[in-house]
Amino acid sequence: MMNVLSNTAARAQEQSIPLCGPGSMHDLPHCPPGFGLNSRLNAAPLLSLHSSPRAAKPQKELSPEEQQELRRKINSRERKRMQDLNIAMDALREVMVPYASSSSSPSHSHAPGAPPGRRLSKISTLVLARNYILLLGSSLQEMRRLLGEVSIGMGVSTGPVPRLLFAGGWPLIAGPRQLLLTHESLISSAPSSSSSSAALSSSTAAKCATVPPGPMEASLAPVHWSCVGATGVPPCPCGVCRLSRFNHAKSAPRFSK
DNA sequence: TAGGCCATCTGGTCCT
DNA sequence: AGGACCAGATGGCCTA
Repeated sequence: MMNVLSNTAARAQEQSIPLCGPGSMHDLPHCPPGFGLNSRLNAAPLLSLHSSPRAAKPQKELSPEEQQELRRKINSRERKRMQDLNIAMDALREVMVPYASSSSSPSHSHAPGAPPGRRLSKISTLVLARNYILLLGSSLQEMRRLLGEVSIGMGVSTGPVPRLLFAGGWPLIAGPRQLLLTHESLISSAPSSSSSSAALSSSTAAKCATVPPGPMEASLAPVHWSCVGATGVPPCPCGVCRLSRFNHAKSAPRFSK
């Protein structure tokens, strides 16, 4: 854990320092505009690809110094935004670290099989977090179902009697580490819903960016949680996230700040 | 050396 | 108008 976090911090600090070079252009006073390749090579294809109805903002009112200053300001904002995003990612990663550091297979770096001390990649963190959420959801659903059965069996009218919860004997999810269990052991210990099975395939899900789902994954039913997508919408075929399509077609409406 | 992951820059678009 | 967000491009670092 500390290892991972310190690595993260060290690397973040190391890479957050803007260097004068191809990776950072106008940001530093000693880096003249157009020093790197990005400012010229990137602009041309973008301008040709995105023929937006909006005309490009006229910049001829700005002097070169003002343009440079504006660029620095925008770059700084963007850097700050990405750093904040990384802080949030680290916080999420910290929750998922038990999963990352106790797996036995050291083969794949961005899969749960990452060796101890090596941090989860962003994509792995997100995939694992999603799977964990799905697993929790399925556990909750199963818990409710069993509570209903217990209530009926005892002749108790359905009411708010979550005694099992207070007894501390609920054998469901203890934490992300439980995702380490084998598929078989999870099938026997966790709810038997299809969504939980989907959530358990984190090993392949983490790899799904490059590897198409295997036969077992393909047989899994789509997740039925309303938070995942509109009902009736087929899951994303990309194999990476299996989210509903609408998430890809256009980003969801932004939350108000 | 190839591939994965990442930070950064950049221009466009959307939102307040 | 300014800021936030997004996605493409690029280059560096690291590992198998």
